[in-house]
Amino acid sequence: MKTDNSKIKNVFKDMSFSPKEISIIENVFHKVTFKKGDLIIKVNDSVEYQYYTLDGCLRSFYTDEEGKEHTIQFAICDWWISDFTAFFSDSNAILNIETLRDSVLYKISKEDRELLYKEIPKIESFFRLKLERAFSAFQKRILSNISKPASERYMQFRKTYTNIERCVKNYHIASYLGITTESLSRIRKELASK
Amino acid sequence: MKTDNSKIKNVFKDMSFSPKEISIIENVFHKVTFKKGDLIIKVNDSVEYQYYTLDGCLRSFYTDEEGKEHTIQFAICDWWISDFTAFFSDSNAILNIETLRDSVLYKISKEDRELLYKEIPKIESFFRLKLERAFSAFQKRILSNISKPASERYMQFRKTYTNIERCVKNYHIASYLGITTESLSRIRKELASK
DNA sequence: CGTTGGCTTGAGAGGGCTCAAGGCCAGTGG
DNA sequence: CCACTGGCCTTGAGCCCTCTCAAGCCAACG
Repeated sequence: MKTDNSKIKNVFKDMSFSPKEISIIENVFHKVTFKKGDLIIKVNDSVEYQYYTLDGCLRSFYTDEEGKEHTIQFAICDWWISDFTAFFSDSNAILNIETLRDSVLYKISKEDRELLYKEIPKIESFFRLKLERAFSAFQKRILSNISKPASERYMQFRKTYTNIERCVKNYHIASYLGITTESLSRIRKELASK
Repeated sequence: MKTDNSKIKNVFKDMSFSPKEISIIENVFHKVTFKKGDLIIKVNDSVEYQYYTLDGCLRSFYTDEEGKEHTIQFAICDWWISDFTAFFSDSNAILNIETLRDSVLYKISKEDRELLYKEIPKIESFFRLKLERAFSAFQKRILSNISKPASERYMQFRKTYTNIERCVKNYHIASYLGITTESLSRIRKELASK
């Protein structure tokens, strides 16, 4: 069974592959589609896959003891998403991942990723680079969480993630920045008045 | 020129190597010692190395526009430290790294790490695993930054990093948690009264 | 045209900040 | 052996940012 993988080359867009390699890749990436509002990973699920976003918008979030949601990550076109902590450590999901609009994803399983590493070693470097960048991005976020007021974090978010801002609700952004929707609303009002 | 690498096996402590592999490893790890208070990486340096802590205590920190320091990471025995953002992306350091006590480290250069990957492939998996764990730890820290009050973050820090707490000053911990020394002091008082 | 979801606004409370002062060592030199 | 010093931690007072809780607004939609 073969899914339509016509856009599979987007996943590794700066890399070139032999026909044989492409067929290997096509065999491990599977296209999946979701409706807006679907939970593609739920807390406590085992996490078999990581997902590449071909189209749509998603978020991963943590729900705390009081039922409040805290957004870890957004994903739009060309971003990867999963509960990576669970995915990496073979433990159960601590995050939920929901689609914020109808979305088309490629999924690849942990085992198939290892297989890819063996068959096409440069793909291991590719994923390592992705991880290194994600690590740096997280560090930057920690830094701004502990050193900058909410208004600056919001401005930085707008600048850095303009495309994402267009797809998501303000309360999603608030839960990403670690503030309430009310506070975000007041910050926006303040910024607009300048 | 050969440094004393008698404890090199600690670095990869659950792995086993052939004599030939050990000699490869010994050739790329170099022991370096620092006095308390030394800056082993300074802002704007090019970052050639990552460091394995054999003994001692270090911290990496960011200094903001107002001159305030924000601790990103501590390192004691068996931890790795560097300005990884700079190290990974071949850019200049945005962090300082200082020794909080006399310290003995192994350093390995970026090039030598690549070389190791080629010669001993399982070491690439080893470093990938380290990076995955560090990524998860950062995610956890982001989560607690945006969802928990300082007192809880402090308690969590004490529980998780008991060994580190013993080596560092309270104002280092405060700068790691993202609060002032005064606030930390009050939190400690509060906790002690229970 | 009422309901619902998302955003805004207001009032009051609280956690953490700033600034300023004081206390407690450990180390050092007379 | 003691006074002094500097580094570190604590305490206090006042303020500000963000939170909570509550209400109101508006556009979309069945």
